[in-house]
Amino acid sequence: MLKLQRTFYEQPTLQVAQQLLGKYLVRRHPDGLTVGRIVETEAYIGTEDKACHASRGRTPRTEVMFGPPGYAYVYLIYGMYDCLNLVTEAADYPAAVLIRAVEPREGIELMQARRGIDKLLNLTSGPGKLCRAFAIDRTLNGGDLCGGVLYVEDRGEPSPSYVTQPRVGVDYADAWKHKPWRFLIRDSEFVSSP
DNA sequence: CAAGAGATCATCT
DNA sequence: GATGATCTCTTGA
Repeated sequence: MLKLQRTFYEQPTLQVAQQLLGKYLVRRHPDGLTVGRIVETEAYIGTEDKACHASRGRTPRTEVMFGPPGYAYVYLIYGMYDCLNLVTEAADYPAAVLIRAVEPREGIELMQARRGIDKLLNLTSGPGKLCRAFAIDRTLNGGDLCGGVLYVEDRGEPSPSYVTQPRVGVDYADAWKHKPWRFLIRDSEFVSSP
């Protein structure tokens, strides 16, 4: 039960994205604790990467990504869903890892109530779904991942075997859309569908 | 089961 | 004024 420290997030983003697999996302909230095993991530790296929000420069929204590692970047997509990213690499280098799916482990009833569904396989298998299940929204944007509200734990699980794929939903990103920067635990049933 | 549409709004042009 | 790092529901085979 070791909380990941800032030095973990300071590593190269692809390494962080891969090493987050099999770690545990923990959310402490007045309504209760929710925990999920991370099974799918995506890396967004630098101003060159056209799929990365930071490719359009330093703006109020992307400011967090340009900041120091170990903070949350939470943004609203399609006017209705929040997406959780963990900021990586040194300050002034914009990069982050999107948490795309987790396997529900603790606080499952709370997640089911927040999502309005029972089926475990559909509870947190997508970036928007898991944010809703974990009550993660933009009020957590810029929040410290080394604090007590939202963080990742290493529970001593050996590094799972994984596969890589092109990232989802970034067809507009020219050459970068082909980068195999999506990481999934091999054979996990809890990943997002495509 | 696959495909398509609609929901809905902060952000940047 | 256009556009998403998405999800759910409906339709039809």
